[in-house]
Amino acid sequence: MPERKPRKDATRNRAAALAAADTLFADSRSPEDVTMADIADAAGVGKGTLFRAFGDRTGLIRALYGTRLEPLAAAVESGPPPLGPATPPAERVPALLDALLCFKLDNRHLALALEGTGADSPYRTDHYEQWHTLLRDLLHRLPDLADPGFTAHALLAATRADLVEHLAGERQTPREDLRAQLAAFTARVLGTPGTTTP
Amino acid sequence: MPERKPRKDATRNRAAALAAADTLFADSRSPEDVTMADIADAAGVGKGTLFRAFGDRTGLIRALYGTRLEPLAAAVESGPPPLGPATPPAERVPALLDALLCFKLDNRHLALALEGTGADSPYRTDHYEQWHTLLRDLLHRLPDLADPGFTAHALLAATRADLVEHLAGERQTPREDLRAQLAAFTARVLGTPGTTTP
DNA sequence: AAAGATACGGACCGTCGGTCCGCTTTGCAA
DNA sequence: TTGCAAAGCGGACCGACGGTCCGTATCTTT
Repeated sequence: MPERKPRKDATRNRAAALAAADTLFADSRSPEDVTMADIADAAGVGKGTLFRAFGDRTGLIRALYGTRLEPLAAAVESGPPPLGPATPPAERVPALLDALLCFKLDNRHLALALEGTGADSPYRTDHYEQWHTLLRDLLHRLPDLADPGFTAHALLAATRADLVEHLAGERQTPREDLRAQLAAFTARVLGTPGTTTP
Repeated sequence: MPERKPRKDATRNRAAALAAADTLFADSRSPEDVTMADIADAAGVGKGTLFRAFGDRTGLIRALYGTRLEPLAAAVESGPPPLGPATPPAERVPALLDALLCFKLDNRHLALALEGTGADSPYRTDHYEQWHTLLRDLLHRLPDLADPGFTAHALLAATRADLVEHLAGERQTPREDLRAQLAAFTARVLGTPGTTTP
């Protein structure tokens, strides 16, 4: 019924905006000093077009984030182990967190932009909702876990964009160190004692 | 040598501003819709005065936060157990985190304002620095902890203002439930298996 | 080809953090 | 007490940003 397909210039402009925003965020020192006008300019597009396509700044950032996250989401939903659904929880949870950490390391500025969108709690995005639900269900299948819901939140909190930025960007912690630290922490929480760095 | 004492109207106005800001934040639905002009008005003071006294919005929020946090800080620095310095780490760490959680529950809007100040990473405040250092040193004295620095960050991340707001405000999780969940999580991380809710 | 729908784009608007500067208050000293 | 800097005041003012509006250009359909 409804659901008409968009005009072709619309899709072209949308793509241009996304691409422009991506490079602008990547090059910026802080997401805050990338303005909508900047993005519109860089994309060769009017500001109105941006807002028509994405609603508002948050919408644009979310769309961009979604695009970048897509491969990972696919790997999680229907990929091979250790990310895919065939993996047993005790192994999958650490793998998921590690993947998420790597993603945020590779997209620091973008993740920062998403989580720092001011009033909008990062907890209201459905990206977050999805990760949380997935993690909670996995944790639920693990023994001795008192509250999977809260534990999932707490584990995800350890990969918050601004924390990652603080450690990796400002304090220069090397990537592998960070991964090892998160892995150790995760193991601790899961009660998996033996695990060490690969 | 320098370090002259401020004039008395200055101190009076400063206090008025702090008080006004406090109630305004407490009554607001989101910290973002409390503007500097609002605060100035409510305090019966010019906007310029606000900026002279606190530098900028962030400065005001930090000052206010510091004021509110003072009692807790004192209790931690030189109070009786379980918060004070005489307490052994395994007992003190959970107590600290619980106290911090309670503080954020009691000052939700303020904490949200502080952590959500946009560009300024919450990790650059010296409030955070202090808590992190304290926690790290305590964890350092505990056995089997691979990386006290990261673990401290991760534990603190579990009490982030927006997470607390999400759980307590939006999803209506009762205070005691939250405290129990955090306690359980902390125990898990510390490797204290026996602990249950009081 | 013609018409109707859809999208474009940049001038425009309201708001907010922050600055500026002529005026008032305060505190010190004679 | 009176005089007089210096410190502080406050609100008009500014620049920037997110978001809107609407006359115009472009696409799609018949």
